[in-house]
Amino acid sequence: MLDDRKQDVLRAIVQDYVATQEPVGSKALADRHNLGVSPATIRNDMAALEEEGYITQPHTSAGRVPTDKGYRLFVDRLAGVKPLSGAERRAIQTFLAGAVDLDDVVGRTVRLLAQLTHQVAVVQYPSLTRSTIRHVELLTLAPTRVMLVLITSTGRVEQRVMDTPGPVGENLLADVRARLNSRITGKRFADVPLLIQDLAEPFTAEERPIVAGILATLLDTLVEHKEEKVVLAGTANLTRFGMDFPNTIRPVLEALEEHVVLLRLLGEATDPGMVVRIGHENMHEGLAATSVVAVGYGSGQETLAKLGVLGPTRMDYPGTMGAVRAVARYVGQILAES
Amino acid sequence: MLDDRKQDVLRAIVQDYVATQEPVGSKALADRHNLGVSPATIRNDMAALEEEGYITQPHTSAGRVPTDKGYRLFVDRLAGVKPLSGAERRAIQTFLAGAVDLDDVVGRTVRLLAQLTHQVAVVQYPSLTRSTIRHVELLTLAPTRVMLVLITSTGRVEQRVMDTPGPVGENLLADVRARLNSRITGKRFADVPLLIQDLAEPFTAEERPIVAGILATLLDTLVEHKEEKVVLAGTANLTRFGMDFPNTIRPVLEALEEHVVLLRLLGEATDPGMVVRIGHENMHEGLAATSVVAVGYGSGQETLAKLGVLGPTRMDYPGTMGAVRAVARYVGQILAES
DNA sequence: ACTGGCACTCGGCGGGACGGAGTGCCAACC
DNA sequence: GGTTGGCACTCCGTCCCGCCGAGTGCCAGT
Repeated sequence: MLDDRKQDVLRAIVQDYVATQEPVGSKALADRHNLGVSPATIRNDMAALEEEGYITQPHTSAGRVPTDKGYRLFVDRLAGVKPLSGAERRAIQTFLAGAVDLDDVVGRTVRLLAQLTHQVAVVQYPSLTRSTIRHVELLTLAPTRVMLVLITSTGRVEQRVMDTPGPVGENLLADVRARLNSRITGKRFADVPLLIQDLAEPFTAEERPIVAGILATLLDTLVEHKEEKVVLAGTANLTRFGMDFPNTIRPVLEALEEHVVLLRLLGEATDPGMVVRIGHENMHEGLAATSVVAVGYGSGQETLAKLGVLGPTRMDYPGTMGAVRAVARYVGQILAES
Repeated sequence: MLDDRKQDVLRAIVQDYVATQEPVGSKALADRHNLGVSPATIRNDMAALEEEGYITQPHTSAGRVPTDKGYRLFVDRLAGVKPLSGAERRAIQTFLAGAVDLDDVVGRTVRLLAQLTHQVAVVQYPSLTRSTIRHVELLTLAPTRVMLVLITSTGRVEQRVMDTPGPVGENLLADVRARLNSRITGKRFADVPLLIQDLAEPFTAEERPIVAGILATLLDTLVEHKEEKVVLAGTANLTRFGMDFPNTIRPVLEALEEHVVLLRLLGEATDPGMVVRIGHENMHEGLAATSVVAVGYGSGQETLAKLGVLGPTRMDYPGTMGAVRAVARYVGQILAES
């Protein structure tokens, strides 16, 4: 294991490297942090740390740079989460409170997060699957064309247009609407299929295929949007750091275009547990030099969705984690209120 | 003015420069294009073209590069729009036809455009202001909380939650809903304020403030979303070209984050008229090296919104314009059908 | 009006020298 | 045994220089 001083040295290396973006040497360490020992001693410790795989040198006779393993230890044991200042918290709260609808909440959140962390922010829309149905609306656009609008407890609205096998009267539609709402309002998505399976039965032979079509579309909508929506902001921040451009930035931008990849990045984060995935831990070739800090958010006890940021492995972890956690909390509050 | 051969030379310069990304010299021109004259003659023409400001040399004794003015002439007079192949057209059509709702149409369109042009694609959502109202729905979430859902003729759905000054009965809500729909369904946004201004009058003294609140929220929604929504795709394509990275890409990414800027870029494009804005014509500092090709699209005669692409000034204008125009047409068709 | 020839200019590239930062090791010290 | 100062060594980044080639402008000739 690493004794206390070696851990101090590693911590100092990470901090300095994050601050300067340059390999850090023994002399600079001894100067900037008062570790109470000479550069020579630090050199010995650094050799040990390198032996264990926590740091590495870009080339012989250069300073040391943390490895993914080094950052991992730093995050897990050597640093905490840096809480935001009171002023920052208040700013977040008032900024988010100004939102008018769900789109606005999500949009503000992602921009806020990007600005706070100076990195790329990712926010997933509140999940449909875990939420409940608030209302179903049906309306005719044309004699054989019906629009279905689904409103969820998280404020999300889904729409779908369908063609019916025959003309639909207003009375029939009103009947279906009433039955549908009394059956499934307030129910969870997962329970809907069971609840409506016999809903077409009371109708006449001509009406039944129409009703069945409507039900099928409803079920379709529920399933379809399991694949979740995500939004991004702050891609310009990718250019902030001294990334060696074409090779580093390109694959990251490509990955960000793929919503599937983004969702996997947000990954297993849950409400209280923040996830930090460093470099290769992302299991994605183009993201070997980037880290992801993600956390779930929700209104109340449940995790509705996730949000996070993505930046170079050489990021300010404590600060970033603090910002991500704080934003997640306030979004949760806002959602709970609306 | 420029005689015919000088125009040919300019055209050849633009084509070669776009293809190779390198300054083009007189000898290369004489070789690749059979202009029927010697390099020396071409040199004279080039000197004249430079004199007039159509081309420039990065430094003495290098080849020539088109200026913004040169591209402008090229686009206006020297090149047409390159139509897509039949296979490409069919691919576009089937890809777009698979969309299930408006979000999906827009999402597919923007990805398609990015892929076709290998550039950054921008698509604006169909405008609210020019469309008509298809339906207004009201529903209670809590005794003093009402949700308003607005469905437009372009398939867009807007939602808004409001608190009412007092409890709202279902009967009252149904009454308001019915009156509202009979008054404004099928009407244009711009006409709504006039149409509903006296709608609260028939109600009792207790009801009136509630109804007034609902109407106010409705008007608010109409106004609020004048600022239009846009979506992006293909930012990774920015890295394709030999842009000198940090300085070129950074401001572009920053501009793309600002929806206001994006909307201004799409600018004055209308349905039949395609707009090409080259370099400085964008009137935006960071976009001095980028061009925008934009066009309006719509279902039928009216322009509902705009779409376009953004890329380096050294882009393949005929090809890009062809792709943009084709995609705009097919999106218009799809929207007209749904 | 066009062409061939020629001198000139300038950027890009490779090679070599130099300085500096940082290391590893060793002998001395507490 | 852990810590320290000293020292030789390594290697990168940078600067400088000279060369080469591409391309130009000009001029005299057709």
